[in-house]
Amino acid sequence: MASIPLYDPKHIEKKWQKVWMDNKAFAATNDYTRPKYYTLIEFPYPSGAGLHVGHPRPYTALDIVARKKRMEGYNVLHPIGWDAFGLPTENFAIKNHVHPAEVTQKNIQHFREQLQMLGFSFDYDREVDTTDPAYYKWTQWIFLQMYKHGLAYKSSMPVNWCTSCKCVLANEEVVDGVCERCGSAVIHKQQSQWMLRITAYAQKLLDGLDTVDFIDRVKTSQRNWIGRSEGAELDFALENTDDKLRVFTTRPDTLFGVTYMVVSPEHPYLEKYKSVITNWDELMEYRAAAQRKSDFERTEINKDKTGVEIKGLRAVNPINGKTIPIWVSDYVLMTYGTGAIMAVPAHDERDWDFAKKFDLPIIEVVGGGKNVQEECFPDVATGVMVNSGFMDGMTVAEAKKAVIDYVQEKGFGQRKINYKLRDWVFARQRYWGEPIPIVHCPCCGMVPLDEKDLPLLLPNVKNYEPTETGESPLAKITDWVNCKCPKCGGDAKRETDTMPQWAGSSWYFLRYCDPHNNEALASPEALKYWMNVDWYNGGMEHTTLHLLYSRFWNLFLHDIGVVPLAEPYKKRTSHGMVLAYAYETERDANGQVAPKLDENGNPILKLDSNGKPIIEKMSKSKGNVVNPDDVVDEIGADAFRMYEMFMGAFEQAIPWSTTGARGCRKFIERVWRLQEVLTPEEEISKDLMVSVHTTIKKVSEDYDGMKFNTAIAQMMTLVNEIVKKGSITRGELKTLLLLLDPVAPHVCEEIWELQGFGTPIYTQPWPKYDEKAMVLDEIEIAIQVNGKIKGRIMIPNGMTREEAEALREHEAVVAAVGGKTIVKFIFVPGRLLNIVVK
RNA sequence: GCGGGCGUGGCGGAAUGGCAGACGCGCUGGAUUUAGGAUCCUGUGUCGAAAGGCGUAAGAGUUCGAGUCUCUUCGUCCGCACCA
Repeated sequence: MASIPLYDPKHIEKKWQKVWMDNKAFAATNDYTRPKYYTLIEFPYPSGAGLHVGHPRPYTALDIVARKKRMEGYNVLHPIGWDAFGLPTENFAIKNHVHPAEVTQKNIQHFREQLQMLGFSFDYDREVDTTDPAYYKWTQWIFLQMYKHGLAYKSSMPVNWCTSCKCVLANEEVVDGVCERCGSAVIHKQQSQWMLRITAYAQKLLDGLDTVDFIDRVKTSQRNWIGRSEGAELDFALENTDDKLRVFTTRPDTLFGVTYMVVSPEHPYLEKYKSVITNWDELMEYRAAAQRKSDFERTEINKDKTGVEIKGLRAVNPINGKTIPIWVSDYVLMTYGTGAIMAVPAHDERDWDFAKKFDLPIIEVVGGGKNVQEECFPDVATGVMVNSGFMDGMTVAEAKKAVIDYVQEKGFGQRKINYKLRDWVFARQRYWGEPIPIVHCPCCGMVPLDEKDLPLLLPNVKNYEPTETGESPLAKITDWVNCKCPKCGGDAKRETDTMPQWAGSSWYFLRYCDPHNNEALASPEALKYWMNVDWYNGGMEHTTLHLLYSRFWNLFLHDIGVVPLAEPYKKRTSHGMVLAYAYETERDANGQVAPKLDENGNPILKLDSNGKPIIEKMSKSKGNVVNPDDVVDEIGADAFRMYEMFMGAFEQAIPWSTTGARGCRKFIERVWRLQEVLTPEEEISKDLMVSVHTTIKKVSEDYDGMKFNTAIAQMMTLVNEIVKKGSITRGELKTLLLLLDPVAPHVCEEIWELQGFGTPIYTQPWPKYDEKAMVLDEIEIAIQVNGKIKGRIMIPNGMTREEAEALREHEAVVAAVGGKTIVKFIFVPGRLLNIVVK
C-alpha cells in the first residue's frame, strides 16, 4: 500500500490559489474566434461585515459551470466586481469619521481576500468597481443618453421620504410602509425629482420575457410588476360644464351598471371646480387626512372604506344620460390610470363595499343568479348581460368588444392599455453615489454636461452628512456646486442629487466585456462577442428591481445602437437562501449574542410547539450567523464549497448544518485516501466501466441542470463502490478528479500533481462518456401483479416486448401469477413486468 | 384578497408516470484504538416473531401502474396588495 501525505487543506489550498493567480489561469482571452461562454453572478455590495455563508452558494454554482465550460473548450468570461456605492458605507463613514471611499476600498480588499480563500475562478483582471470614476464616467454617460432621448426628466411629485435616512426612496424600496433599509417610517413629500421613464419600455420589457430562458417564477414576478391590463378609457361629461371626467376601466361592459364616480383626493378637478363645490372645507379636510396617512396606514384600513361626496358637481353616464354623484375616496389612486373611476358596485368588490357603506344604489348588469344587493358578483366567465340595452344577452367578453366599438364610434372613449409600472425615481439626496451630470443655468435651464467633461467627479470633502432640509449634502459644497454653464458660459449651479445604487448595477455586465476601455463603455467588438450573458444567477430578492432596471438600460442602449442585443441575459436562475437553525441564545462575555451551549458544548436548538427545529434567517441579533472563515478553517475551502452545493436543491432555501458540512470533509478525505489503493493501470477496469461512464454522464448533465446536489451524490456513490472494491486504477482516478474538480478544485489539482497525471487539471479536457460502455449484460426487473411488486428476476439487457412473451413461462412469473387468469401482460423494457390477473 | 411555490424517514433531501426513501447527517451495534468529535464494518420508514401487510399532508379521480397527472380540502412559505 502506497504511503501518502496527510490531507492538509490549509497548505494545498493556498498553494493552488497562488498557482492559478500567477498563471492567470482563468483569464478570459480576447480571441474572438473561439466559442464563448459568459457566466455572471450578482456582484456583491462590499459591506463591512464581510462574506456570510449565503454569498458563496451562487458563486460556487457558477464557478462549477465556468470551470466545466473551460474544460469543454469555451473561452469563459467569469468576472467579479463591486457594487460599492450605497448608504451603509456612507453611514458607517459618517459615524466613524472616515471617507466612504476609504471604507469602500477596505471592504473590497476584505471581500476579495475571502473570495480568493474559496478558490473561485474569477478573472480578477476584469474587476469593476462602481465607485471608480473610470467606471461611473460611463454610468453618467448612459444617463446623458437617456436625458437626450427624453427618458430622464425632472418632475415635482409626491415622493417617499425616509425620515431616518433623510432620503427619497423608490416605490420598490418601501416595504410595508417603512424604509426597506432602516425600517423607519416613510412619509410622502412633494419634491422635484429626477425620474427615468421606464414606463416607456413597459411593453418591451414584457415582450422580451418571451424570448429569454428565465425560470418561471422570475418571469411571473416581472410580469406582475409590470402589471399590464387591457380596458378602455371613457369620458363622463360633467354636468353644467363642457368638461369631461376621464376614467380607466377594465370592465367597460358594465357601463350601464355605473351608479357613481370616485376620484382620488389629489384629483386636479377638485381645484378646478372649487367654485361650484359646496362642501369644499369637508373635502379639504378629507384630503389632508388622506395625505397624512402613510402608504402603510392606507393599506391597513383597506377593509373599511372612507370617502366624501363632492356636492355641487355631478357626472353624466354617456351610455344612458343618467346623472350620477361624484365621490372622493383614497381607495382611488392618483398614480394609476386617470385617478378617477366609474363605480360599478354590483360587479366590483371595492365599489360594492363603498356603496354599502354610503348607501349608494347597486344595479345588476351581469346576471349570475346572485342577488347583487346581498353579494358582489365580479365573475366575468359565466355571467350574461342584463339591464344593458343593446348588450343584453351577450357574454361579458362579447359585451366588452361591443361596447368599446360603440363608444369609439360615438367618440366618448377608446381602447386603452395600462401598466402598474411607474417611472423610476432616480435621485438620492446623499453623498456616496454618482453625481448627476446636469447643470442648472438661470438662462438656459437644465443643461447636460458635455460628454468630454465626464466623469463628473464627486468632490473630495470632509463633510457629507445629510441635511435636515432634504437637500443633498453636495448642496453645501459651494466650490463644487457653483460652475459655468456649458452652453452660455454664465454662472450656473450643478445638480446636487446623486444617482441611486441601482445605477451602477444596471449595466456592469456590459463593462466586464471590456473593463479598461476609456473610449466607450465597452468596444462594439467586445460587446458583440461576449453579449449576452449566457447564464446569470442571483437572488429572488432582485427579480423585480435590479433585473427590470438592468433589462431596461440594456434595451435602451440597444435602441440607440450601443449594444448588439435587446435582452442582456439569455438565462436567469435563482438560488435559495442559506438559513440557520434557531438556537437558544445568551450574551457572551463580550456582550455579543451567542448560542447557549449544553453540557457537551453543543448549541441548544430552539424548537417549536411540535418539537420541530425552528429555521430562520441568519442575523447578528439572533446569534446564528455562520462565518465562512471559521468553516474554511475547520474543514477547508473544498469541503465548504462542496457542502454549499450538496446541502440541498440549489433553488431552495436550506438551513446550514455544521455536521452536514463535516460529512463533505469526510468525503474529500475518502477521495484523498484512494491514492493508497491506486494501481498502475491507465485504463478503466471492466468491473467499474458501467459505473464510471454512468457517473460521467450524470455529473455532466447535473452540473448543466443546476442539480449540484445529485451530481455530488453520484460521485459519492462511485467512491463508495471503489472503496468496497478496494482498488482504483489511474484511469479511474483521473476521471473522478476531472469530474470533482469544479466543486473541489484544490484537492483535485493536488492529487493530480502528486500522481504525476500531467499538466494542471484546469488545462485538461472534460471527460466524455460512452453510452455503449454503460450497458450491462443482464439487468434486474421487477415483477408486479396488478401493480404490486411480487418479485424480481434477472433478464438479458435489451429484451424486447416480443422476447418478453417467453417470460410467461418463467418460474418466478408463474409463481407470482399463482394460477389466476392473465388479463393483460405489460412489459416495460428495462423496467418491469406488470401482469393484470383476475 | 390576488399571484407563485412547497408538503416524502429523526434531519437535509433523491426518484423521464414504472422497484419510494439514492446520497449525506444523526442514531444502533461491532472492529481497531491509550484515547476519539479519527477510521472501517453493520443496521436504520412503519406494523409484525415471521410470512406478509401498510406507507409520499387528507380525500376523490385518470391509469395495467400515481410521490409524480386532474379535481377538492387542509397546512405552510414567498411575492404583490384598494392597480379600477
